[in-house]
Amino acid sequence: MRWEELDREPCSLARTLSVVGDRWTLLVLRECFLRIRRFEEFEQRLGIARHVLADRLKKLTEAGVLEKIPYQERPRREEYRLTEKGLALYPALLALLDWGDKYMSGKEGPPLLRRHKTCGHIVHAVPSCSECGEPLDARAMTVEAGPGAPAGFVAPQRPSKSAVDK
Amino acid sequence: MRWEELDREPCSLARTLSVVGDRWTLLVLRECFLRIRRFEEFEQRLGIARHVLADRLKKLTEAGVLEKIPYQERPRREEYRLTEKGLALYPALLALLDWGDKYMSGKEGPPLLRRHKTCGHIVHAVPSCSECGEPLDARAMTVEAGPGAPAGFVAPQRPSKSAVDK
DNA sequence: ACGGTCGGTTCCATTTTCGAACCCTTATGT
DNA sequence: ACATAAGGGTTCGAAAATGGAACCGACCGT
Repeated sequence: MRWEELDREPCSLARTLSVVGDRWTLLVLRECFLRIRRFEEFEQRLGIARHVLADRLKKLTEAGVLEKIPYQERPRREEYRLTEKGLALYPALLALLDWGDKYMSGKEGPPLLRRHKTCGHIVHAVPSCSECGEPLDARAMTVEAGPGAPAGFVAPQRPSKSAVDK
Repeated sequence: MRWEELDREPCSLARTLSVVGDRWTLLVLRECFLRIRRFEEFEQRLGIARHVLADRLKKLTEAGVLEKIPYQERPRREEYRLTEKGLALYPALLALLDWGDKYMSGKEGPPLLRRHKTCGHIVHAVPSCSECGEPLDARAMTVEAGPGAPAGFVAPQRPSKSAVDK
């Protein structure tokens, strides 16, 4: 499989990875969620090679995850901001973050904690059903072909035990 | 930043990416969630170079995400299975999947849909607060230093508007 | 005119990745 | 006994991605 073909695979995970499935890209997006917007800031905070950064920002912009907004003319300067499409990656970042907190923190615990303003507790995210609100896990779902399924596409072999997309 | 140092960064996202932040790794994990367990199966389904697959399986095993379980002796054959740590990546995969369904499907819609057995609806995952159950979004959380924060570590500059970890 | 800032691009050396071929162990067929 | 096959890799050279550093161009302040 070539990486340029990844966005045409009939798999939403593969298509997502064609945009963010790169070593640097998710770290760039982390900075975006921390309100970092300018080339130099990204460079300094990440220690990324400049042309790699330029390439990632361009690709994220082309993908519609970021947009270039001018913040001054003469000299023209632009900054990169998350679009709605980019902001929608927040649940994914949060899920990765929570996993790291739980499994990759040393014995001393996670470096940062998030406190929910509404309830006041230190919290993590639980995936819940968009319709009934119950917590979701793989075994509680079945998979079926969607409208974008290729002709003759069959759902994965053991749908009763897994709900991860192909 | 070197990639070998990523797992020692004081950032749970970076630490997570040190394990799964690789082009192939998440696709390998997708197959794992589809109950694919054997070297040849991964190879055929993914079209990945054999030594890259061997490397990823080894790293995932060393990271404790997969474990090698013998399924026959003489000749000894082993398969790769998700550990509890690996299964815990399900919410992250699901979040990426939902994003792809929403933003990367063409006009024809997502290739596969997931139906919740409990409520019968086609669903997607919503991140909810582990304590109060309310849907979570970035603005509803504040960030504070955790027990694993380095000495002198300060929470990101604009905690009131973002809750993504550093 | 000189130096500095921001946002890049260019060049080259080093790493990774790809694709194909090869290897080892244990079966199985004839 | 010998060839062949399956599973799970390793080895090789070529191609692509990355890292580091230098350079560029528009503009600013002094």
